[in-house]
Amino acid sequence: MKATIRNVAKLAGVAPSTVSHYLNRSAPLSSTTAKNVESAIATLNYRVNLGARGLRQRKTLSIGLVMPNITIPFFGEIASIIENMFWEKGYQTLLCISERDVEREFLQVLNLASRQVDGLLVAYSSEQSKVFEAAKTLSIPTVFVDRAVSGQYSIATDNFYGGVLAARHLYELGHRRIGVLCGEIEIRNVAERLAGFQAELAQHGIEIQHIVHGRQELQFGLKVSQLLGENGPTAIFATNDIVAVGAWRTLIEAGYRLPEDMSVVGFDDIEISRYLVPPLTTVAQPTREIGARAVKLLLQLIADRNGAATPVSVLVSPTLKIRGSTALARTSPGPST
Amino acid sequence: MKATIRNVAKLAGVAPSTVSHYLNRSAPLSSTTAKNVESAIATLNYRVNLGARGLRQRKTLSIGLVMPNITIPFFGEIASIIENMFWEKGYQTLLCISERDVEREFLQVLNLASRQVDGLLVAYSSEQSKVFEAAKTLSIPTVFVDRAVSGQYSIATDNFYGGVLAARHLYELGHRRIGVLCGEIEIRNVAERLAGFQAELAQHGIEIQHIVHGRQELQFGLKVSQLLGENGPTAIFATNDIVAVGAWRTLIEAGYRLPEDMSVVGFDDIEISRYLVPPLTTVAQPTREIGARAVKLLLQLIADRNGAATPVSVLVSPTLKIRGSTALARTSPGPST
DNA sequence: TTGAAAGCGCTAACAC
DNA sequence: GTGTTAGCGCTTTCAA
Repeated sequence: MKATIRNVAKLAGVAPSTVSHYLNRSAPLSSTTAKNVESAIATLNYRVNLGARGLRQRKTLSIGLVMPNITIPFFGEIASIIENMFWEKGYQTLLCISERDVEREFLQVLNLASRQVDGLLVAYSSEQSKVFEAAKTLSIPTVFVDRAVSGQYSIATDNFYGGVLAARHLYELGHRRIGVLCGEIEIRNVAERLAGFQAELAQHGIEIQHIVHGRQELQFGLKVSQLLGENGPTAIFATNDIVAVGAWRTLIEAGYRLPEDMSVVGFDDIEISRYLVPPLTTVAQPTREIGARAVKLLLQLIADRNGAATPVSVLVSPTLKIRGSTALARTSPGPST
Repeated sequence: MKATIRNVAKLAGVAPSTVSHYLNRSAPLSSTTAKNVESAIATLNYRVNLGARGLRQRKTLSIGLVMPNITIPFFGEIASIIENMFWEKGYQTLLCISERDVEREFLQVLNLASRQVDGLLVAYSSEQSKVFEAAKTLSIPTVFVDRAVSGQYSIATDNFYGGVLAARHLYELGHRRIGVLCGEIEIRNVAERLAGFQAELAQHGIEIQHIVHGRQELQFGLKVSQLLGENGPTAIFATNDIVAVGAWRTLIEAGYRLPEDMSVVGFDDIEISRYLVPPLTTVAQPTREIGARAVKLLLQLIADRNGAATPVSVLVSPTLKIRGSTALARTSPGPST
């Protein structure tokens, strides 16, 4: 005997709707019928089929989460926070990893829509993404995380301001010859970090001395060697912590002492940054707040689906964590051997 | 006009079942009707409701993934691999993070069952977990990952053997006074690593000189200081890399040179390990293989649901990555200041 | 307080 | 090739 609401009803000698009422407390039941239903449920080991319920109710208590990657600490943490908060609210998270593949990401959004998710949380993979239009035509509440999207709801770090913070810090320490390890400039967040950094330096009439471009990964940091040499920089800004860690490693191996011979500033504040020797000065992403705000906003959009409020892009300010990898500038650069 | 299969059929002037056949290629259609259906779908912007389909077909092309955490690199990678492989096969991953909460984990499994997932992948949180019975009574194909479970399908690292590898390596380098930073012994994997490590040392008549217990997190590694001192160990084994990184930090700060003054071996091979200075010698988890095997096995179990084959626990062997943090033992311990 | 009936959107026999 | 019909398991009027 399959555990369906019908069979439970049969066994309890009541109508299916009565069982439904019991399950949803949508009507008061006499204590005897309640008892009967209860025991019928127990003997059949009945559990509601949420698929069927969703079909009927037109809501699934599920949300779709699309991320480029979850092994990157920042995204992993965001995903974790989001799953946690939604679980608390009774929502199931459907995870999709786009691996920064525009096509795949698009298909994932369509698939999630087909699965009738009540809402969508998207960290899109590139400016060429096709999810923007998709999100609109699908008319399903969507919040973009980590990246600002004009004309859509989004919660993101104020990357420009983060760049400003990094630059200001180095400037105040007396650094004037500054190098940059810059990730993919096509990634809007990276471009903004750089822009903020440059803008702040420009305020003081300083230009970036030397800049190397590469991908936002550890390997790229090793290329810091290209910045070094005669009259090289006294400080380096990496557009994320992973890259900074790579740079840090190369510097140590090249005989630089940190921070005496070279100051290094990262961006993100991943866990490992705190535990390097010296610990890394970095611009900390407001990770928790981004996650929390995104969830709250989406929940709200789901609640008043009609409310055609105008989309807003929220920028959350990052903070500078001053740790051991930055110090007052020396006059002569390079290792002091 | 809502985009349902009925309306598409109406618009195309055919029966719903015809549209269904078109969608599923479950019957050949005349090219004209195919065209009509196609354009009707396009104008209505129709997309199949997978919830309804799932209800009818009694399969949802979705799987549940329960993990204690995804911000830990090892789990993050496993989750990532699993999501990827299932997506390729057309399955949607429903993610649940238990945060090592036994009760929560249990509810999550029940919830996933209610959502009619076709299969379940579980990295359970503790030996007290209630998911073992649940998995049985629910009669839904389940594979446990990362931890062996007798009487159930499981894919896990051979942690004991990993411990052996670490011990053998240190022994062969001449280390005789060896300290251990050991994570929660209640975690079976940790206990097994330690057991293997001890067993191998015992083969050579050596005992662990000193052992400190704590949690499997970076902070704990800082307690390596408790192992140091007069006649302290010349080598340290940490039951995971995160802990090793913490230890490594403390050692550097205490003036130890690695590996001359102290050899360090970790377990996991997380990304950062490669980029420490010196890079960490560690027992590498066969992460990819665990993920891939788990997916393959689950897919297979789903395919032949009837086949009451006997559950198997698969243990995949880890490998030793010898890097810069281990070297031949010196006679006198401590920093050689 | 309980039940009958309709239907969410889809597919699968089976008929034609 | 295509249509008719029934029904997956649930909720929700509405009536009693």
